[in-house]
Amino acid sequence: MADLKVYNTASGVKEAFTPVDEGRVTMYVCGPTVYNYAHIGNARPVVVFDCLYRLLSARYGNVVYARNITDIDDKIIQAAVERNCDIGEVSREFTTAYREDMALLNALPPSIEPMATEHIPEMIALIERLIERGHAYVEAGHALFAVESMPSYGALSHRNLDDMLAGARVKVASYKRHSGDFVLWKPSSPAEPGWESPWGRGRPGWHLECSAMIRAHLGESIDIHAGGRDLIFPHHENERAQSCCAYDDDFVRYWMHNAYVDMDGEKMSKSLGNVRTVRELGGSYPGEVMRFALLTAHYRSPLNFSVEVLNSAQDALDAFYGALRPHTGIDPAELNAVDTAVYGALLDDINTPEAIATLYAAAKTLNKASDTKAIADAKAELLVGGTLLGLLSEDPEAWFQRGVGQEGPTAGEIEALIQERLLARSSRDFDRADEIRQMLEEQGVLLDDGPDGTQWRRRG
RNA sequence: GGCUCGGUGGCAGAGUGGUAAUGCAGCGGAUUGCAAAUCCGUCAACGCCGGUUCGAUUCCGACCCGAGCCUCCA
Repeated sequence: MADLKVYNTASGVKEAFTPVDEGRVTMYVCGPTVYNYAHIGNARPVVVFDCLYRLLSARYGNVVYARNITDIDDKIIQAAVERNCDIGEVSREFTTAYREDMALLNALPPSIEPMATEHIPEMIALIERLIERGHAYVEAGHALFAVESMPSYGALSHRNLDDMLAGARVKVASYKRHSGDFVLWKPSSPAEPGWESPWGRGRPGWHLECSAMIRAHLGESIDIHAGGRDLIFPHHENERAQSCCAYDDDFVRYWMHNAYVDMDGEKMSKSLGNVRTVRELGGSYPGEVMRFALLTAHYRSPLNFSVEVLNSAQDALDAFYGALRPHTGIDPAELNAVDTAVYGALLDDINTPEAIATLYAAAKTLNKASDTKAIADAKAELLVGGTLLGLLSEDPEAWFQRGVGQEGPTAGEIEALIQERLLARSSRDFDRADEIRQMLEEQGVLLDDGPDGTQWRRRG
C-alpha cells in the first residue's frame, strides 16, 4: 500500500508519515476562540484537516482527533463586557454556532473537543513544572516563559531570538526578562474572570491551553498538529516550547499549516469589510458548495475566494450529482475507501485538486456507462471517493430541488407545467413548449429533455 | 530589516530532470423539434536573466513582481 506523505512545517519538506502507534493515530487541530461567527477562512483548516482525518481513519482505523474550543480569552471578555453578560454566555452561544457551521460544511465532529476552562488545573500544573525546571518565572503577578532557557526556541518557525529582537515592533513589558518571553498566566482584575493560582487570581495565556489539553487527552507525543499558517508563530512555537520543556518528549511529529483564504484578492479583514462568515454564505450556497470551493486549491496555497469560485464549485457539484441522478436505482459496487483514486491523490500531502480531478474522471465514466456493472463501479468510485472528501453526501434529486417552493413555483406546479409542455410538444406546439420552458427558466428552474422524459433542476 | 512562501494557457488550478493533469470559458461535431445536459474532437501556458545538465518549467544563483509572519489574527 502506498504511504501518506505530508509536508512538515518543521522540516520544510514532504515526509513519509509514520505514526507513533498505528493502532491509535493522534491529531490535534487548533479550534476557534468563540467570540464571533466563523468566517470562510476559519473554515479552511477545519475542512482540509477533516479530509486528513477521513484519510487517516480509512488507512489506520483508530484516529483520535482533538479540536479545542478556546472559551477564555481577552476577546471573549471584551465581547461579554460589550454585551453586559457573562463570558460563558458568549462562549456557549458561539460554540454552538461553530458546531452548526462546521456541520454544514460536512466536517465530522472531532473525537474530542476540549474546552480551555475545563483544564485550568492541568494548565497550572504545567506552569509549576516549567518553573521547577527553570523554564519559567513569576514577575508582577505574571508567569512567563523564558525563551532563552530553550536552545531550540524558534526551530519550528525557522527564526532565532536575535532576528526577533531585530524585528521587534512592540514595546516590551517591563516585567519580561527577554522581549520574546510570553505569558503563561496573567492576573485578572476583580471585574475580569479568573481562577485562583499559586500566583494569584488570574487566567491562562493563550498558548498554554493547547499544551495542557494535548497532554491530557492525546498523550506525550502526538502525530499531527495542524492549523492555519499564522499560528506557526508565535502560537505553535510557544506551544512547542511549553510542552518540550515541561516534558522530555517529541511533542509533535508532523506540523501542518494551511495557507490563507483571501476575499476578492484581498486579505479578509474587518477594516476592509470583506469578511464573509460561513453562516452568511450558507444562506446562498449549500454547505457542500462552500466545502468544494475550499478544496479546489491545495491547502498550502493561498485560496482566493469569490462568488466566481463558489459558482464554479456549484457547477462542478451539479455535474457530479447530474451523473448520479439517472442511476439512483443501481446500488454502488463494493469499494473500500483506500482503493479509490481520491485516496491515492490525497496520499500526496492531501492533494485535493488532484482528488477532485479523479472525481471528474469518475463522473465521465459514469455518464458513459451503459451496463449495470459499469454503472455500479463508477458510482462507487464517485461516492466513496466523494465521501473521503466529504462531498456528494446528498440525494441527487434533493440536491437539484433544493430551495424550491421557498420562492417561485412549487414542485407540484413545476410538474404540472412539465406535463402541459409534454402535451404541447407531442402536438408539435413548440411555441407553447418553449414558452413554458422560458417561463420556468426565468424563475430559476431549468428543464432537461431526455429520452426518458423531462427532468428539472433548480438553478443557482 | 529578519524569516517563510509563491509567480503555469483567457480564468481556476495540479504536476514533473526528458516533449505540462483537471475544470470553466472558446471553437468544431454528435445528440435534440430547438435547447439544456451529456459525449467526441480541438485551440491555448511554465515571470526575467544566467549556471549545472545530453536535456530545466522542474535543481542552483541573481533580478523583477506578489503574499504572509515577526508576541495572542485560521
